[in-house]
Amino acid sequence: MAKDLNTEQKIKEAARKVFLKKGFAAARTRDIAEEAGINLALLNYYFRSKEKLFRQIMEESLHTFFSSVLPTMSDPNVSLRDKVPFFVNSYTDVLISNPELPVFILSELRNDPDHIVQTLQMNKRLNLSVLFGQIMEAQQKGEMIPLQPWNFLLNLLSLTVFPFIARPLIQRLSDTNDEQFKQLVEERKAMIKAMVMGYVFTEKGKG
Amino acid sequence: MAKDLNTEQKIKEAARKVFLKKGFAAARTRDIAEEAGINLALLNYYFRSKEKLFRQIMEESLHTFFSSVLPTMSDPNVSLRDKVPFFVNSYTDVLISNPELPVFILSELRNDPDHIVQTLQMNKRLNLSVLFGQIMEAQQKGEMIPLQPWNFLLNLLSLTVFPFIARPLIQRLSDTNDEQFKQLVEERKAMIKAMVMGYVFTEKGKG
DNA sequence: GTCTATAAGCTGATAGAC
DNA sequence: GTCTATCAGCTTATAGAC
Repeated sequence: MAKDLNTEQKIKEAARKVFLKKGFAAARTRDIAEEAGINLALLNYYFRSKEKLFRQIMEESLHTFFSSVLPTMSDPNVSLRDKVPFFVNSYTDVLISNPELPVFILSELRNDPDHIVQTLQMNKRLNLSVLFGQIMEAQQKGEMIPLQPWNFLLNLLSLTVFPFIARPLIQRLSDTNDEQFKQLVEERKAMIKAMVMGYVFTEKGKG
Repeated sequence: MAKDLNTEQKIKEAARKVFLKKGFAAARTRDIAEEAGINLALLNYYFRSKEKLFRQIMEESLHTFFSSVLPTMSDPNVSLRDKVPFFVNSYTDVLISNPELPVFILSELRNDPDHIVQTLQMNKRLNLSVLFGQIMEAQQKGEMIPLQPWNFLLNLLSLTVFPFIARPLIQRLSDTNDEQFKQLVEERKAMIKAMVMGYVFTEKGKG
């Protein structure tokens, strides 16, 4: 810390670090103040309360987590077959850079789902109707096997995100370091694309 | 509450409910006592401290989460091709009955990974060497494509567990009820088996 | 804007009566 | 074993000096 950031930025950066590591309930404002190298009173001066500070961090985290891929996924001019590799490559890279994001978001989702869902929906980028429309269209043309559109999206999300959620378990049980974990998820990129596309697209859809 | 359980059992059942819903840090011993219909002092009388009570709940949760499938997965007499459908069917059913378990375990994994890993390793059922040995053997025989054994296991876990982690998000965004969510994951059973096996097994391996 | 000092309330845990 | 009453410590937030 103590870079050439103004006080507000220092507090926010410290808050992000502490909240992402511990979650809202276990994080203490004292930890954040200390991490930022400022006094506890300043935190309330700038952000009014712990909860208001937390919400700002959460909203920015959601933005990082979703806005890197959602615009393209919602673009009707990008074909379904092009969306799959784009999603897997982009998302894996975002998660390599922000490995704590999934657990942070998904565990706070349990405590205050409404805040997260509302933030997502205000962020207009979330428009699943285009993607789901493409899926149903491909199914009508016989290019894709019948399955619920949500299950298509869930397959992509599951295979890409889950390893980052289980990361502490994986690394300890397999006794591997961060570099080896990165290799593991890099290997997954090609695998996920092949698995998802190989399963859902019919011969006609592949041609 | 207030069934014909003894006091210790009542406290444990209440603790499980509160801890799984809120996590360790956000749960208050007062909540647990109230939920159990007993006085706060009794909680300490039976379990000494909040943390000791929590650890018991976590250890039992890990047992539920893992011991339903691990013995079979570690059984050398069950073939790899039989393990896949067994895993997907059993695990999905366990999760339908205990939908809060994955978020609980995976979010506490962030706070105290050592406790969880140690508990798992003491629980002798966790023996991945058999499964990984079968994978490498199948690869040598040309029945399975080359991939890191962990990625095979991760595919199964991801596709099966992740929907339960993202459940609050899925149900709100798709505006569906619990029954419809159950239908979604039931549809996934056959899909996951087909996807995982279709991808990893070669023609030789399928025959 | 930034600090020190402190208020106000909550939380885990215990003492002691029954 | 179970209760009421209470303590000691911590946590968020604010008052007020500089």
